[in-house]
Amino acid sequence: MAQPEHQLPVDLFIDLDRSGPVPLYHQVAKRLEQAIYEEILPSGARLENEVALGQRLGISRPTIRRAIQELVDKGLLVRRRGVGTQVVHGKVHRNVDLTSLFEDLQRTGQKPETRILSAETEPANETVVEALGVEVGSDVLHIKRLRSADGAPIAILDNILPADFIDLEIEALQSHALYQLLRARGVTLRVAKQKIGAREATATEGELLAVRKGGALLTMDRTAFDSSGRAIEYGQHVYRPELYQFEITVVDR
Amino acid sequence: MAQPEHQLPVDLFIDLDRSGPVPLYHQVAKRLEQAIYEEILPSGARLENEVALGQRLGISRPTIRRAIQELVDKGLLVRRRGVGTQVVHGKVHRNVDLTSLFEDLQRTGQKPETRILSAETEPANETVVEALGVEVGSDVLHIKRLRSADGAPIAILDNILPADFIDLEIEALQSHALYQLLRARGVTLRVAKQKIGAREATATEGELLAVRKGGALLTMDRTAFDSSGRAIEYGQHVYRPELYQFEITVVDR
DNA sequence: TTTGCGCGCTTGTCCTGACAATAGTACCTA
DNA sequence: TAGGTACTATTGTCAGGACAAGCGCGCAAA
Repeated sequence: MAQPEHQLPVDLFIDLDRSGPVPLYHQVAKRLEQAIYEEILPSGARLENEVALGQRLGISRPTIRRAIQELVDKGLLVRRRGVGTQVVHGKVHRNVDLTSLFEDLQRTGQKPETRILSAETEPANETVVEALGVEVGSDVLHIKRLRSADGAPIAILDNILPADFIDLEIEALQSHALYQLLRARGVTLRVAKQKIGAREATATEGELLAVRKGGALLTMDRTAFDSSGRAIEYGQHVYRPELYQFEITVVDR
Repeated sequence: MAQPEHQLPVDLFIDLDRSGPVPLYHQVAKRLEQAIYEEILPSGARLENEVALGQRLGISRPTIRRAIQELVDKGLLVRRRGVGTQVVHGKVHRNVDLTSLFEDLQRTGQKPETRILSAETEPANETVVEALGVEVGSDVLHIKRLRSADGAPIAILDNILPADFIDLEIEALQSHALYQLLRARGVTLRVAKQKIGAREATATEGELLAVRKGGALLTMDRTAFDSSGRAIEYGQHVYRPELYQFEITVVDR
């Protein structure tokens, strides 16, 4: 019944770069992940124990543990005290993370296009004040975009940013993701809080997304924060459900 | 501009139980979380540095770090090297985790009710074979339930479990969550992979959920795995979007 | 045959210590 | 005044070690 232990070839770990900027534990995690995807470590396989693995690779146990933890958090591995660490059965799928729809589409080989519907500076309404934590009535940048891939409209993106971004180059949004522009300005998003739901399409939305009025739409509201904890972006997005879904891996700790 | 450092009262940490079964780092994390919710640590506040905090509490730095990490993963704190750790601005909300809808409703003070629509043993179809990793044509338990809260129907839950669960007490499902029953059998779910989408209601679904045919529904497909990585449950759920949404916090690491 | 006990294996927790990398600030200089 | 440089504070990474706790298996006893 118990799966046999899998001895990983040392080759997988030879060129670990101890001086470079990439942390050791992350290098190890990446190699393990690769081994899982290539089924060198097949579904259900048991890993060598942490101590042995560490010794064989010349790496301390905390570092090995942290590498393994990274994959546990991704839902690729499962640990049991007294037993060992095993590869989770079943297909893996990519997770919701802090990349945008734009980058999502790029990665899956589709060609994302963006049409800017409007971009205006306006006073913040109550919802925005609540979400971004800005002053009541202060100016915010309000951008509406239509995102398509391979010619088919996928989503309407409605984004609001605080006053210091009113000088954002709107034209650049046609070929770049909003998050890419923010990164270029030195802003890195670290935390996002999202609500995912559904509702029926309005007439305008139906027209833009080529869906009949009243058809089902997937919705996502998000507030994103930078590394100092400040709210940077509030977005209300609607997606055509046949063309986009959210994939999430949940891990109990 | 920089937020003042917040000196936490030591009282918050006095009765840490070093001998009990609850890990120290988790006790510390809980106390910190409490302090954030009670706004003893207000939005944007800067924490004491890790070394000092550790010394004051008589706890080593790795333990303090792990406690803080727990809250970073929850989206409550943000760290910056060279700067410090700060409380994230903006309201916090609960996360999608490995609890079920039933427990969700209970926690928010609603009274969940379950009507069993059907519960049958049947051969696995292709989708199920793919999701659960069982043999083609082998028997599986197929349960359909209607979940309501305070009298209003919220969701249709369609669940499939492998053959070893065919002796599950169906009646118990009327007053307990599926996950509770599984736990009682010694099965602990550790990882779940979910897809969240939307679609239009069928006539049957509309009738059950008091929605018009064609109305928008929120959908969630999930495969859950136990601590040995084996697939335990495959579920296809549909929710009335006005009554249920998914809340997710995403953290970049 | 079944139950219970003990033992070894493996992960979980916690500690100490050291050095690296980064951000912000104060200061010095052109 | 402006710009760069050095310093300090703080988190990030990594090592090594010790003991605790849970799980499974074999063996002995009932």
